[in-house]
Amino acid sequence: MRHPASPPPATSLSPTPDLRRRRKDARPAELAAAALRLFVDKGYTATRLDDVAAAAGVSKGTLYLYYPGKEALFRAVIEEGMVAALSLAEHEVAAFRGSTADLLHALLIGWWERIGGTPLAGVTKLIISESRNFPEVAQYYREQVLDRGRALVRATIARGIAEGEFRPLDVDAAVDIVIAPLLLLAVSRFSLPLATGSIAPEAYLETHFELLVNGLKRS
Amino acid sequence: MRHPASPPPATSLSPTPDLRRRRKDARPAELAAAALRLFVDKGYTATRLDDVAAAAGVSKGTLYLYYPGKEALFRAVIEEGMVAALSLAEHEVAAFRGSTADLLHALLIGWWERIGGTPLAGVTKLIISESRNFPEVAQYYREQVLDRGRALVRATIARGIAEGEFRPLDVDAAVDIVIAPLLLLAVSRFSLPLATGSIAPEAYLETHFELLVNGLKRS
DNA sequence: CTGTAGTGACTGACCAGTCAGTAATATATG
DNA sequence: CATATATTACTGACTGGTCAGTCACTACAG
Repeated sequence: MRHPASPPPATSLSPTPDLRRRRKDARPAELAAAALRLFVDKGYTATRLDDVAAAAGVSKGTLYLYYPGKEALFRAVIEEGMVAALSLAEHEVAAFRGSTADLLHALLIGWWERIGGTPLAGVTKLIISESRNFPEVAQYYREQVLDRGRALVRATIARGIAEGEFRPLDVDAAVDIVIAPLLLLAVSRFSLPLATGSIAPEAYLETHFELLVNGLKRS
Repeated sequence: MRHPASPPPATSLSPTPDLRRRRKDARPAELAAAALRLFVDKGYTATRLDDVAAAAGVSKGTLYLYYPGKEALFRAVIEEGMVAALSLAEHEVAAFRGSTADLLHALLIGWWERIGGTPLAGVTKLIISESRNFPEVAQYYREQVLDRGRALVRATIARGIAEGEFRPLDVDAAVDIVIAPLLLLAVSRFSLPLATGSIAPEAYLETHFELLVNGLKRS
């Protein structure tokens, strides 16, 4: 066959008005988005580049015009989006005026709105699954996402202790206790049976917050 | 080559005295243990059965004498060990006399000793990574491990509330908040960069416990 | 010499990566 | 403006390597 179907007809519904062909600038992001979905769903090794290309509406050859190989596509998927969300949160924390409990609450909600509730949450599962196979990517993620996120929570807890709102405790361990339910929530969205089977994410986060401030504050 | 090295000589150090050949009864467990290690480390799809067999000290043909295929090996890896640990915990909880806080503490420590600190913890990462590709296995794990573990924690929290030791709250959400740091700790052992980079698991669990009881108890 | 545990070369399917070719757009020419 | 030519985005058949699963065989045990 020459054409899959027909050259000009009904361009279906797509984000941009779309000319169906020749869209050099939009391709990389479309391919990365398709790859994220498939990598998270099936795993890196089990995902075929033919499927990624098809999901982005192009052929495999086109994929290789924009990415030199499968691993480069993986890197692009990880190194995208998350960092921007982090920078925003860092500014918000620095500018925040109010109780530390309110700041902690804002952090949890902000995480859900900008990461946990978006396709970006899938990156968490991807890193868990593949970090051993891609040590350099894992290190990048650790430095640029995890460490910065942890520093944010750490600063928040330290602020609460300094102002006498929270009682003194092992801050480093506490940071991970704060973060753990978030990561679990992110992962469970892409791994059916893990936790919060039926509970609404918002209620789950509220309970987490409530337990935290009660556990953190001076008695 | 006929033999990897030599037939009778120094059988290295292995659990059983070992006769090197003809050990029909020990093979399945050895193969499953080797498979767990490799599946957790590299992922299911990226693990070659040749490597699993070699790690268990046999050839690939032998693997097929004991398991009908790769997926059956995966099932065996998941459906083994975890359930026994759960039954034990269920009996301990039923027989426990003492404060609910102490019971919660015993649950956390018991989990670490029987699951979190053992190779069994890798099953958690495996389920996270592969549940989408094996829905039936995921459902088995959910019913036989997750739901029963969650019921255990749920009963503990309910006990605390009934006896006036804990304040009333959303029990279902609280259960997942209790479990989340455990799962994260298990996963981080096999996914380098996730959390508790340097913190000792015991200290981490103690902080978790301390935060929990402070957050749970009546103020 | 019979049964059973174990072997490893083989095969067929699958897939990452390639490349010669096709078709859409841009530019040059009469 | 029509037509030729150059450029660029895109395609999909093909290849080479990999690996799950098979099976004819070996060797040990009783």
